[in-house]
Amino acid sequence: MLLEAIPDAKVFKAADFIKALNLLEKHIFELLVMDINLPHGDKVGMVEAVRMKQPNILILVCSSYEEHLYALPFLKAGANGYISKTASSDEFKSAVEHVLNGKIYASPAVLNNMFEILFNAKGNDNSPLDTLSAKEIEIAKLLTKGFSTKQIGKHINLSASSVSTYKSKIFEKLGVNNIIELTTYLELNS
Amino acid sequence: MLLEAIPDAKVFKAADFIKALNLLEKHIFELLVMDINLPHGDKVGMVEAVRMKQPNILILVCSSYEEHLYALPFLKAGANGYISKTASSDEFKSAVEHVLNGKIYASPAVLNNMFEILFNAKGNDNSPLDTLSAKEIEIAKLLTKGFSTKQIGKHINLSASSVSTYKSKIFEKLGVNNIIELTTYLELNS
DNA sequence: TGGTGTTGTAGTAATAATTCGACTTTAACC
DNA sequence: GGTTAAAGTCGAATTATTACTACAACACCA
Repeated sequence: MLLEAIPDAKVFKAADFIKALNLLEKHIFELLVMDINLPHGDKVGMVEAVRMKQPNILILVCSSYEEHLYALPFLKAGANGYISKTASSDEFKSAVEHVLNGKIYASPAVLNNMFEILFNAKGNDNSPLDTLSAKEIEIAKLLTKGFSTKQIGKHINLSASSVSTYKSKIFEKLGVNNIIELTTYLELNS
Repeated sequence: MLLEAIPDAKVFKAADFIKALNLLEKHIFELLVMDINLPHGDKVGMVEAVRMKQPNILILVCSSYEEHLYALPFLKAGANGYISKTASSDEFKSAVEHVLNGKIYASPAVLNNMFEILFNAKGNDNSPLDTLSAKEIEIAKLLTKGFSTKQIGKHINLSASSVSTYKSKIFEKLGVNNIIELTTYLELNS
């Protein structure tokens, strides 16, 4: 509705990613506002796929995922902006303007974080995944498969308490709060 | 490799769903073997998308998800077969043969289950989701967002123990064993 | 060569989650 | 209207998980 209110704007809608791709084949667009909880299509890959079809399109990702966790992978994948679904109309308008003016839009926190990561990259290790030890990664993977602390302990011969310690470390390092977030995080940062 | 061993077979590979779709635009294929853990593209939607491009293609879904939980959605979406990634070469060959001969391939357990569901459908309710009460669905959704039993209890004014009871009921009804499976299940059976 | 940080490991106490049984309410069906 | 099944609720007992602490092993580096 906000977009349609813009004079001379032609707005198209697609109910899922496949339909969006079909539209992208037929018309050249200036801006794509994309909901990453769409039924079809995977998250970061969608940005790349769209870029492949239309290299110059502006992409504003709109998502209900927690920003501080998930904005970065999208921006890195080539999105021009990332806005939370819970944002106000004003924020949305501002995001659209930014993007249309060739700027990257994201919340200050996210931009800061991005800045830090880009400049902190002392050559290589910029992914928080790299900061996980081998064992932490192993346990993280088992966690995302749905195994319980106890099961993992049995599996790799550790006390449940040790597994739990690893788990907290992993959560802390990646900044996630529960297994769902961990799973999404690992999916996005494959 | 198994497919390439077939005389006269022309085998194409795609590293992700987008690339697969591109190939499907350029050539007509007899059989598509598709890995549903591909980086791009969502699960059940991929089957539908492929069918849209090539209505007569035979689709064999290959996945590491637990069969009894996840085969059905794919078959319902129009796949011609579902095989586990852990299957033996012989099983795989058999699956391919079945599918090429116009038969549906799935493990006996899955077929049975499918049979039951089709004939048990006393008119309408064939989705296990329908067997969840409104409150169970509400709690299931909150669970897939990563909320803890306690948090949910607070949120909807129930004792943690009641929430936990709902949780077990949900798990039991859907046949899942942990939150990860619940999430995947709900994703697939949107 | 000693300080400092990271990883790997658990025990213990506190907290959270599950199971189970009991009970009430609602719905459904001869 | 009585009977039964399902849904909804919780408390108490049990079990699982976490938070906190501690400590050994190793690496790094100054």
